[in-house]
Amino acid sequence: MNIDKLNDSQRKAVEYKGKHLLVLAGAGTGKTHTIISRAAYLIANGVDGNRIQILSFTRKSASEIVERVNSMFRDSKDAKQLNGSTFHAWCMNIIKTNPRVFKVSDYSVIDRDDQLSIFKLICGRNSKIIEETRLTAATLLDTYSFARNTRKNVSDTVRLKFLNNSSDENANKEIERIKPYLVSVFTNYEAKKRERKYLDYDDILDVVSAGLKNNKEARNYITSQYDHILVDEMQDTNPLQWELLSSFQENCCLFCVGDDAQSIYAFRGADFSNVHKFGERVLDSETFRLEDNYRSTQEILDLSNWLLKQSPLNYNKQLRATRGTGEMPVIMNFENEWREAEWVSCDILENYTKDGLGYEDHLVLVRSAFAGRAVEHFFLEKKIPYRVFGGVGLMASAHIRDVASALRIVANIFDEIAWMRYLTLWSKIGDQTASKLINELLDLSNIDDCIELLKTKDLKNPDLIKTLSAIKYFNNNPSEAIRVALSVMENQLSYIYKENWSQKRKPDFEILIKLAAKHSSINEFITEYVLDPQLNESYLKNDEIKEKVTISTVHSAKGLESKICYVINVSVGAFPSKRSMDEGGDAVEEERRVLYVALTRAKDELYVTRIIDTIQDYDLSVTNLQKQRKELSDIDSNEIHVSTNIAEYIPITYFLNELPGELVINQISDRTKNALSSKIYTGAVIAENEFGIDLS
DNA sequence: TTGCGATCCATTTTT
DNA sequence: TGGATCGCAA
Repeated sequence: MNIDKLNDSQRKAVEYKGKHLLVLAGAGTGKTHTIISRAAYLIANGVDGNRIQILSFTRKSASEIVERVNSMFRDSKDAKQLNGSTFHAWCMNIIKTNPRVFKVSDYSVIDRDDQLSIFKLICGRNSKIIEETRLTAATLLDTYSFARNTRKNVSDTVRLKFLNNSSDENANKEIERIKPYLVSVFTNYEAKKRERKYLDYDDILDVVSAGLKNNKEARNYITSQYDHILVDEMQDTNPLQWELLSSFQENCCLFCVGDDAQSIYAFRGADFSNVHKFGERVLDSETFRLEDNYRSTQEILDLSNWLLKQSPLNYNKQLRATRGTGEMPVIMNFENEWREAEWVSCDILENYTKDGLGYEDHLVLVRSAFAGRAVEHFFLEKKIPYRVFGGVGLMASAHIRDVASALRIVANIFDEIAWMRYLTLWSKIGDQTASKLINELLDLSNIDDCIELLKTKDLKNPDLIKTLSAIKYFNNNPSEAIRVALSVMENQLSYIYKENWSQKRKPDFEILIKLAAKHSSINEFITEYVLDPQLNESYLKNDEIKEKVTISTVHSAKGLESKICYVINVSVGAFPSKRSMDEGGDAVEEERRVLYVALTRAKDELYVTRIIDTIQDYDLSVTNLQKQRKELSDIDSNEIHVSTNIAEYIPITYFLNELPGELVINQISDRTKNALSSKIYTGAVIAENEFGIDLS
């Protein structure tokens, strides 16, 4: 193995001989390289590949790590056995391989959409209370999941999420008021899950974690199957994941890599005290730091460092560029998102034709998946090839879920959500009819009985039954099952999606069929795609065309890097978002880290674009302060979330306020100048005597 | 009860 | 922009 490419601190970590290690690695300091080298080092020193488990946040990064380790050992079988997966996929695997410990191996995994359907069903019955508390099913679901991931009880969760963590009398009263409702919804939800044999994402971790914690024998048996657990993106782990990991402390060496400044998943319970408290919580552990940045030029890091330094939190981070200096980061100002997107696409095209850069050297980062649409529009128009990371994946699209629902029924006939979706898909069957049918169906014990029952009903469309019985024969060949289901359902689907069935939707199934071919049972395939709806499509499309610009949400961009990077819509009200300002300090700080992650993706050139309302906003220092005062008074007048600790954070209403001019080049085009100045009429005013009825 | 059309609505981030 | 929800006709 070649570890010459490691610097001293990296090498120290890679060759660590003690038990547990935390590596605090700033952006671009070779975090992934270190974890890959660690795995390779262990294997080269005789550790069995299958006794090493790499855990990461997305499957994309997990499989990339495994691949790169493999490529270092062309002919070693040890490396081939290396395990790499997400926490969820790993736990699912533990559940499946130890059915006698966990007793849930025949359950169906449900994703957020399915959870939401159940919550809606439960809330539907007492929607009046929803009006009083203004809690939607989606909010309730998020609250539930947050509580489970953070291991908090309902009261504390409500206090934290809705009451700014205040414990005064008003807050306590409010908790007393809404808690019974939450408790009843959550109880219903958990009962429903048990009844229908569902596991949601949180269950997967919880079941394993609780099993290991409470059953010493099982813990010993399972944890002794591994020698080393390598955790990537440690700052994104939540208390539940920590609980799970801590069960492995005794028998395994933990090697955790993370960066607190890149923690951007607090909204789903990530807690960077998993990083901060590592030393005190884990006996027999050490902490190393990596601070040399290999990715970016110093100018890009100066801007990133500056951003972090404005925070009231002390990240104690100052990245140093080993590459030296380069181009200054540029701030581009535009009058609206279309001009902004147009400029990005023109700039990329120019680089491509003039400077000989490839499309793949460009990365466009957006705050929300939604925000990329203007850019996509111009890419299509200018025929710039691109791929999108983040947001709603293929697997979440309606037509795929339709066909998947048929497969899910055959895999688990108690899957009420799947029945509901599948039955109502057909004409003349709505919620009412479907509910009645489902009531009867759920009493049956196998798919054949279900089909028989459906045959006795006077259903308008025989394809409904045909599809199910066709799939049944391909239980062990998911790919064929999809093909056959599609052919029977196509009439109905093309009717439902008449506008874009054959051009847009139908081709998606080719991908699905290809994906399914890797699996040997329907159930296995379903579980797989529920656990990872994103990656699969991306790696299939990946090798189709390498020459592509990447559009990504910042959250999906961890680990990505690019020569040229556009961070778009870094505007007032977007960074931080209004929403996070309402929520308070922690949310605002998380937004800051989101921007930090975005800025540190750039290797050579960084363009921060933003939309401004008036020509004055173009100025970096002065007018934004005025703007900030205005925002501040707006917040005060809303006064929904008045609390003491929010006050000290309020002055941070726009991250680029008071950005020192020497850190960036601030640019505006004449076109934008004109567009903005024409917004405000500064000419002569019509006098009163110039209009009115002619009295003569 | 279903299905269509119109209107309104809001719009983070993801395993 | 399109997604979800509401109201009305068949």
